[in-house]
Amino acid sequence: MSSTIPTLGFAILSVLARADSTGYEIAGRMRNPVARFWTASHSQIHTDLRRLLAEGLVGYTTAPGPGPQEKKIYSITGEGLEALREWVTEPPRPQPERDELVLKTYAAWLADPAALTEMFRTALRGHEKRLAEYEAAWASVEKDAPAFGTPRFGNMAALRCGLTYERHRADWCRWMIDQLSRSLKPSCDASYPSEE
Amino acid sequence: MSSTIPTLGFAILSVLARADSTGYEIAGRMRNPVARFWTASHSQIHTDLRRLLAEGLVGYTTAPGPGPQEKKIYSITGEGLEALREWVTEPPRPQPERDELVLKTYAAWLADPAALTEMFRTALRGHEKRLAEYEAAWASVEKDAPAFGTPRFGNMAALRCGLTYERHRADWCRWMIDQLSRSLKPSCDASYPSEE
DNA sequence: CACCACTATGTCAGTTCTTACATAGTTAAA
DNA sequence: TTTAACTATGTAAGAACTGACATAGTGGTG
Repeated sequence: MSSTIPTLGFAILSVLARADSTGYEIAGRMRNPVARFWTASHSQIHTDLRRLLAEGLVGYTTAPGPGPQEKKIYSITGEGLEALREWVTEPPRPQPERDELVLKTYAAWLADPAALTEMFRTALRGHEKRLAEYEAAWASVEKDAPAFGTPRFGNMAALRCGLTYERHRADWCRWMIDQLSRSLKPSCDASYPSEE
Repeated sequence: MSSTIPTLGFAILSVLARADSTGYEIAGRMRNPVARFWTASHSQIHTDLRRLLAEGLVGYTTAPGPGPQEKKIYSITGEGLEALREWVTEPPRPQPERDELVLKTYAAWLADPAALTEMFRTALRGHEKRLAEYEAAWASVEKDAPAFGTPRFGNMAALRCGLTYERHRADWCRWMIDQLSRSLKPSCDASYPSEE
């Protein structure tokens, strides 16, 4: 029964539940901002698609493709949909999440404050950019709130998480930059120009 | 020069920069709330310690241990500290982060709203619990703010991120639960008791 | 006294995932 | 016209990681 499908398998099923796709398209959809919380290389996706196929959770039809092989358009089966539905409500383990920036922060006391500030400014720019994108997307989704039971509900919910995540993250980066400037300023006040 | 040390290697060095430890202790320290952003099993840590040793980034002294083998107390070398310092300010790639709960959310439109609500309530409890822990720790760290250049600065900075992260996450879970109840209420008003 | 949790190191099999390579057609820009 | 980007599938080597097993002493609980 439970043949230990890896999480990536369910990510693939989640994409196929919305639209039939080739392996290549699945990889692309996973890279899009609303869904980039479980990305993978196309090679891994092809590997997992073969497994899902063997378990009867997906099927495919072929069409002439650009390369030497035929193009395979995958679709989720009834069994796949059932497996996905069951998985969705199983509580995930409270993800200890691997976060390289926080790891660097943990070791930040060892490093050069100026270089650190630069790094956090770079990170901040990234977060602000994504926040702006999410806010624009949010404004358009808010106009007519999608009903539960439609894929757009999933989009909205994931987008909401991304939005508040980027906001938290940007705030934290700003706090870090401020902390670093505080630890710098007192000792070398005059060496900085007065403007911001 | 750059022999492609995996991120876990730097996580280990970050721990050793604070205190000499056995492999077992490193695994334990990585599980602790202030540092649980790059956990690993002890077997992986032992493997990576051997590599770091081969590269001269750590050294060790032995002491009688409980098991058949001797206990090895690892410490970071000058070279290790230098490598760690360099790595800290290198910008990490904007982590696409794998987040199982958000992935489930993306597919949430397929599932049973009641079961989903239950899952988010469970997640919310976890976030609230950790938030309370972090807030208590924050109160004690705030009294005397650690200076840059001391390990406690790293603690404070990582804690600050954890704190605002849990807050954002708990808020989002509450928003989700509210959304789910909205989508449930209108269609089946009478089937629910009037109390909250 | 039995059992469990903790300290401590290590091996090994297997899974997951990344990176590079290989092939090949279309379309758009330089 | 060449070059690059995009579409599309696949293999294969190897890195990263997990989980189970193995060994063995100490200390606490029932």
